Amino acid sequence: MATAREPQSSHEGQYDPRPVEQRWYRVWEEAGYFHADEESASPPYCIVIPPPNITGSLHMGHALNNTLQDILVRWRRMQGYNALWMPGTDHAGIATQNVVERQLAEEGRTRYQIGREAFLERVWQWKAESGGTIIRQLKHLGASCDWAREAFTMDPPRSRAVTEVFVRLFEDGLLYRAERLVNWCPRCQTALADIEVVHEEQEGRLWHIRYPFADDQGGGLVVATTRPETMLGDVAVAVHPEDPRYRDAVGRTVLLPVVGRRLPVIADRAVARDFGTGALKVTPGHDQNDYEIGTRHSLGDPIKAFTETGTISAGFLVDDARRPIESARARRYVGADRAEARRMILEDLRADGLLVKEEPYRHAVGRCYRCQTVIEPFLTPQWFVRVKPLAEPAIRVVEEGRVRIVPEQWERNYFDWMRNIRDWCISRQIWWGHRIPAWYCMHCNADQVVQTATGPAFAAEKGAMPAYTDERYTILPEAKAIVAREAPARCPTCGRHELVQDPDVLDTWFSSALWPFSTLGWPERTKALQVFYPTSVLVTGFDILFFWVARMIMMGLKSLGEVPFRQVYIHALVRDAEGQKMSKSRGNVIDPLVVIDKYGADAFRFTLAALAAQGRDIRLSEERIEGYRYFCNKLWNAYRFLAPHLARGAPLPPGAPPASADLADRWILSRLQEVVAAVTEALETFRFNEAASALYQFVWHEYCDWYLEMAKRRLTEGDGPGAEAARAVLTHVLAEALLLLHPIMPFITEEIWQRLPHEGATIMRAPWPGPEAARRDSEATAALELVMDLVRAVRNLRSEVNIPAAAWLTVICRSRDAGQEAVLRATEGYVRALGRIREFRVGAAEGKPPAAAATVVRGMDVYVPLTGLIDFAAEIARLRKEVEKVDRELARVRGKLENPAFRAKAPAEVVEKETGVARELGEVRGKLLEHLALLESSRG
RNA sequence: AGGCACGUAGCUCAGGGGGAGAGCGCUUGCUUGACACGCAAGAGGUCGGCGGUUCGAGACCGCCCGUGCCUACCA
Repeated sequence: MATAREPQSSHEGQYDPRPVEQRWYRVWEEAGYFHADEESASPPYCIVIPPPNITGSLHMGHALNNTLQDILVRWRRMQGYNALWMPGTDHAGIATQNVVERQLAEEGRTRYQIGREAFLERVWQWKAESGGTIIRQLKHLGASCDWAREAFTMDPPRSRAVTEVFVRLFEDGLLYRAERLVNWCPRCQTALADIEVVHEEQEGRLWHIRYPFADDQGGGLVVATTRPETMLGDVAVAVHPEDPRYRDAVGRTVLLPVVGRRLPVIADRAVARDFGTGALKVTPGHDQNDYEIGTRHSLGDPIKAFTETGTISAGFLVDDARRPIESARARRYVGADRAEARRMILEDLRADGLLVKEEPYRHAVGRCYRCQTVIEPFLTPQWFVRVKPLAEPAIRVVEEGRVRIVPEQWERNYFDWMRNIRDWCISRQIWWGHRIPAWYCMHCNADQVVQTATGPAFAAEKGAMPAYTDERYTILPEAKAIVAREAPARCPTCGRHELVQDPDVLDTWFSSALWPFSTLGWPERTKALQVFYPTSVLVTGFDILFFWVARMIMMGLKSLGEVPFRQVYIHALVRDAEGQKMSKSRGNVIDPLVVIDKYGADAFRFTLAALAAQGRDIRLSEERIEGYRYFCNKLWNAYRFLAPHLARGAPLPPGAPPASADLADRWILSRLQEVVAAVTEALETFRFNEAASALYQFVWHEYCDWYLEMAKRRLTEGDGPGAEAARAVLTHVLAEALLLLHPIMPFITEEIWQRLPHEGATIMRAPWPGPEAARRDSEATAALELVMDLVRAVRNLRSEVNIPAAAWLTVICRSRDAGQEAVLRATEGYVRALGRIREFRVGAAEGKPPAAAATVVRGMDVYVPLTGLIDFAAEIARLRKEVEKVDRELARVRGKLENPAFRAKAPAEVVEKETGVARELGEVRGKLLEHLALLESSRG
């Protein structure tokens, strides 16, 4: 063995996470430790993963979300639960379709050119090649999912669940198909649900446009609009019935500028008198509010001014009776896109002198959450879920606590949304997704199912926008649907075979809503479903509380009559160090994979856990992660210190620690019990940050800083019983700390645990420590607090009075407390080693030596005589500062005690405690003043 | 417009009515028998403001100021 230390170029003292993490994940996976067996007799615990999109790659949100789930699952598994973390991915209809469409675009083709079947084949092919990326990335994070069960929203069992739920909802009258104004994305060319529209304030303009009276071209009404291009679809002008300005206008007729259509002036309470001019142009085909006004006043069929791609349609060239009209000037707009049409119309209005005013105006604009295109309210036939009957029981289960949302404040958001919920548009005009299980008989719906060759033309002629056009047929709004689990062979009404399936697919969130039970095999009555449903916890971000959580609760209750999960833990959003949301366009993303590579998954996970305080967003910075990498290193080095001692003496049994009489041993074992209880409770209440910081504090600042330093002395003494006990306790406490740390830092804990004496094949399946109340030891705790206070006081004197760090001191304690004296005699070795003390005297008879620095520790005078080394001025200054500090404290406590109300009303133990504090402070103050006087006189 | 959260050390944040805390940063001193990714000591705070409840408020209540987020059909 070399005596000199090697130069440290090899970083032997530094922990390298990379090889460790790769090795252990492989071992765990191959050994099947992630697997949950439904035949197990242990109590079940189940979390279903919020399925990431197959188009996605791991971002910080996923990293946080999955780290928290893994912490919970690993912890419960160690507690002996039959813990299942059910993994899978989401087909992400629009997002995935966009990806493949972009690929096609690079080849200069569109999906229409290759056709539906070929397109879907391309998507499946893409999925096979690229859809597993995020799953591989989750493994780098350490996710202990039961991969053998991995599900996909479009695989056959999940598709079957989708069909089953659709058919049941239809049979129960909770589904309908109707023509409604929906949110339409002209780029994706599909309808979107309300929550898929992102509202964003932006700088726009408010244009005031004069609509002249038909019989008095000099007058007219001035309307205000942010979207002049929609005027092509106007069918009326509305004013408030009690608006004196317009009393005489109601019932008259105005002319739509440029187009010339005659518009009635109507009165409706929905008009806000104080907005704009108080006159509202009514465009039922392109505005939800106007649609309702149109219905109330029987204004006839809405006029559709746009096509599904967002260009101007020829459909607006009609008069008030919807008869075609011709206008060369207005005809120019046809085919222009929305922005271009706006420019042209404004120009024409200006030329006609009808543009009265133009002012800047800030307003919210809805955009597609997938592609940011401005959403168009658009009239098309769609499938809807009648949500109210589903929402009511879903509200009730949260009210009754059958589903608990943590933190509770989110329940309010949940209730607000659920109580104001509107029907859910579930059909999407895309190809990638679950095809709607509805068929139409071409004979019974002769005028509603239209061959494509004549489809669009026919639709235009009917004045209706087609629901959707693929290469073969178009289904108009009045068509009668046959909804079935399997494609029907014949029409139940007429018996003929010419049936076509609805071309639409379902909203991706429809299948996501079934996820907690579709993944467990529903509608089959599987063992897994029986054992694991309802699942235990759902862990997710608040951004999909409505998209997903609420819908799972509704669908779980509807389909199984039971809630999908008992708890929902809502965690924060991850932001950058400046508090900005991470986004590619801002360029502030921190890539979790880069972080894992650089600092290790353990350090990263610990960081996320430590920052995951409830109700607040996480600001993540690399410095923070680096700090927790140091913690891994600390842990590693604690093991390295211990390693050579493990081989000495008798082999250490794993499990229970030895009974030791040593106060330091008793103290750390007692503290360990407190930490076990604290960490367990923190995890039970989803306070991940508290679990993390309790462990950090304990491992670093108690185990390493104090206990390990104290044990060093005993270990180096040789192989006596003291060394033996120290070895056992050091090992035991480290092993237990590893168990507690394992859910947060799975890799390094496994690595070290394997090197310690242990039972079992993996820390993953080792039992979670139970708190042993019997090991709580207040006597040892009080003793060690005295030791640490004394050592700290000596170190402080050394530093403040400028005593060289290397000097060995004499320390004299005058204590009139026999118990205190006994403790210090019993722990003298620790005090001397940690305080760097050569001569240590303690007793009631000890006196103050000449020329000494002095302080007070727990009522005990502490002197450090060092003739010639004391800096008198520094010591006097220090003592004065200390007296001031005590005075401040004393003033506070006495203020309290002198208040008769406090003595009368505060609990007795509080009064007693404060009285004790005041007495102690008074004594300390007296002693300090005494020291001060002596020093000042001796300096002289 | 309404709702919700958040203002605590230079920075990022814990704090659950009874002596203001952590990490990082900063200052000073240390090649201390694992760790300089370390050890030790320290400086630094009218807990956003005002009022209220209470014997006692950083915490509970109200108002105000500031910041962020969500919801909404005022064109």
